[in-house]
Amino acid sequence: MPEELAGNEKGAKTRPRERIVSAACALFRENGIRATGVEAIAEAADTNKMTLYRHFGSKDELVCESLKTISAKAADFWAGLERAFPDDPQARLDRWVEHRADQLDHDPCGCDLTNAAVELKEPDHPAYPVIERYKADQRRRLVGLCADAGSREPELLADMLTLLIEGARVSRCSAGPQGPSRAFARACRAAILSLR
Amino acid sequence: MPEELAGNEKGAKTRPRERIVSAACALFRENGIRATGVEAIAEAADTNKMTLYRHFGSKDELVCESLKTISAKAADFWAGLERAFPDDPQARLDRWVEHRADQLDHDPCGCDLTNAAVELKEPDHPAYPVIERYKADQRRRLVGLCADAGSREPELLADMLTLLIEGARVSRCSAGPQGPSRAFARACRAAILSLR
DNA sequence: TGAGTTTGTTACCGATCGGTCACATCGATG
DNA sequence: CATCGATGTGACCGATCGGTAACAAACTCA
Repeated sequence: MPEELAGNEKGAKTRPRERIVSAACALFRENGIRATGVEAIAEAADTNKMTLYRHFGSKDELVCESLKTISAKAADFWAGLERAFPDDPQARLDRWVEHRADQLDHDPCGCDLTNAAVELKEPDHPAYPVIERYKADQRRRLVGLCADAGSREPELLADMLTLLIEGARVSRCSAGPQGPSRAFARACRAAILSLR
Repeated sequence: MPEELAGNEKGAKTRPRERIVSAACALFRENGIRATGVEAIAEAADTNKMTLYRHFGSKDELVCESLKTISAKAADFWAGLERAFPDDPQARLDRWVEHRADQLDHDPCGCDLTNAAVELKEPDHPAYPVIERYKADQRRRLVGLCADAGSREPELLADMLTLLIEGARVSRCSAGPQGPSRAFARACRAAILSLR
């Protein structure tokens, strides 16, 4: 009977690969990508560097995989939104604002994809396509939602909301939780009203 | 006659300390803080590591000094704004938007202070007070400008404009120049109108 | 000119980084 | 039981990092 996996942090019931990705996501978010060593990731995943490199050819590859995993979770949110208010796009838009405001309160680190783009300045880093695809996807979905909600300028409204949430999340990092990010929800409501 | 400083990159007419700070600003902006080594900074400043460490006790100290220098330049912008339209706060606010939009077009890297806050996750890093002071100062000045321009809710408008510019600059990094950042100026005008 | 300060040069330190090696161990499946 | 693929272990590599020691050269200013 395997007693060594009784109550360890990462729950050794999953396979190493999944544990590595989830540990990488957490450490990248908390400490940044460059500041997180592969050794620390392996250790947090309750495995070792060799196993990490058997699954991922390089740290950059693991970075990409982590960002893809996070992207996938965002897709889940949109699916849940559609399921919660199948025929009320207005409510979906309100819920989007509410969810983003909650996220702002509970996650002090901002958007992992955005942070990765800020931190990884090499223009040919393999993470960039992942980031750009994610941002384009979020934009496309939000434009669709704004259109469904009956906005008179869905693209502009979606971009305004995007700028507000991106600004709020990053401003929370630089100006603190009492800074301009507190105006996020009110700003969204004003934007939605002005482009109804 | 000192012929060796004919046309070298950094213009060796200034003192090493100033050259080091300006080289550090440039390299931090282009490659990020953690990705920039002190050796590279010294070389770009046309000097050496030893001289760098005679002026700055550590890399972190140099980071702080660089961020302070950049903060000072922002103060110059506000002074120039006041000087250009001494008795027309409306025009000053319009000019603020215009200047920020220009900045968005010409500087692909976003705000150095914001980027530093995103990259430096250690909560006790000496750069944080510098960043927070800068952000608080910008906010205070913008609230004042919005109030002078006659907004009915100057704090809210200032925060909205802050979220829009922070979002636009960071979104330019992650979603590219064709992304939501293109809506920045229109979003600002809409915000200003809705809180006139 | 001379003294004192500021720079330049070079080599070096310990630590850490991403990444690889050979080899032992485990777990499932036949 | 035997086999084989997946995993664990620990040592190791070259490169780079932030930071320092020691000494030579240059500049400043009386």
